[in-house]
Amino acid sequence: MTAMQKLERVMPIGALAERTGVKVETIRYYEQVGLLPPPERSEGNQRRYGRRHAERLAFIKHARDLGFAVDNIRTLLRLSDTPGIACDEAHAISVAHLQEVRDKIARLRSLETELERIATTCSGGVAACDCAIIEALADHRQCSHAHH
Amino acid sequence: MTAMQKLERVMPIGALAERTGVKVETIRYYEQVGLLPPPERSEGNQRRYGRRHAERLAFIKHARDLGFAVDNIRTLLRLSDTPGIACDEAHAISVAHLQEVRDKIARLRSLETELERIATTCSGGVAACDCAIIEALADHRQCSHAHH
DNA sequence: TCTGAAGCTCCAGGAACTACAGCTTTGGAG
DNA sequence: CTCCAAAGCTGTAGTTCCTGGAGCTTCAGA
Repeated sequence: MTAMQKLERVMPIGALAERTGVKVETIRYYEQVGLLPPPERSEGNQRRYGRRHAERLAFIKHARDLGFAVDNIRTLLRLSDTPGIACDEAHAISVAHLQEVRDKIARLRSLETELERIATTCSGGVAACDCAIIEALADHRQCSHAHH
Repeated sequence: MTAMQKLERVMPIGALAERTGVKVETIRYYEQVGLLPPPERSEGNQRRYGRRHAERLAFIKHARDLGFAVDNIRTLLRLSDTPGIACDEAHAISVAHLQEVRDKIARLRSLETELERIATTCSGGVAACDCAIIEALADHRQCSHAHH
């Protein structure tokens, strides 16, 4: 049993990268900016990661995939380290981020409309148009003013 | 008439900024990266812009507002300088960009779903949850796998 | 023991600005 | 005409989140 616990397999950075889908350089970057704690080193100064590091990195990756900013992830990690009181703040961060995402979607949708209009004005045919797309860009008055 | 043409009013960078809604620093940046041609200078070496510059900058701003990359704008500007053959390439750029925007919307929508789920799991109440949000981030298996 | 892959540090770049420091020019008021 | 604050100038560094390279060292398997 004591031996078992000692057996917690340890891995170099490349293995961690492969396992989590985070690039080697990015892992080192996360360490540098304080998202991932510095791991033990081998005699030859190479990083050696254990299961706790893998879990933490998975958390980070998941949050990044969801679009959380690194700074917010730092906070979420701190919260996850201090169980109990975490909830409120984590909830606030998530809700704020959800709102950001929704705003971004709204903005992109209005761009989509505008681009659709511009891109289809001139179907990319021959010289005739001269060129509706470029004219649309040159003259904002043609817009439906969806974008600022 | 000759006098009239000479009267084309000329303005310093601040006026151009105000008129177009592009910040002073950004205008200088656009010059530096070759989007906006270097204007005449006053005796004291200050930039003096005319109507052509204002128009070109409006074009750039409009395209940026629509999310076109600076590199594509460079191309669009070149096309707008060589009338006639412009259409095909401009159309291609617009269509590609429209596709990018649509992809981005799709990705954000799947994030929105996931975040909604995560953010509402724990309503931010008291300590009871311990904390659903953080657990959701720690454990990807809870996801509906909409995101990679 | 040897060798090639993987690891190390440090630094530059990229996209599109933004901001500062430390100076000079401008243009209107007095 | 003189003053002075506001606006302009150049050059550099910072922002966010990585990514890639140079030039070196270590590791692990044959």
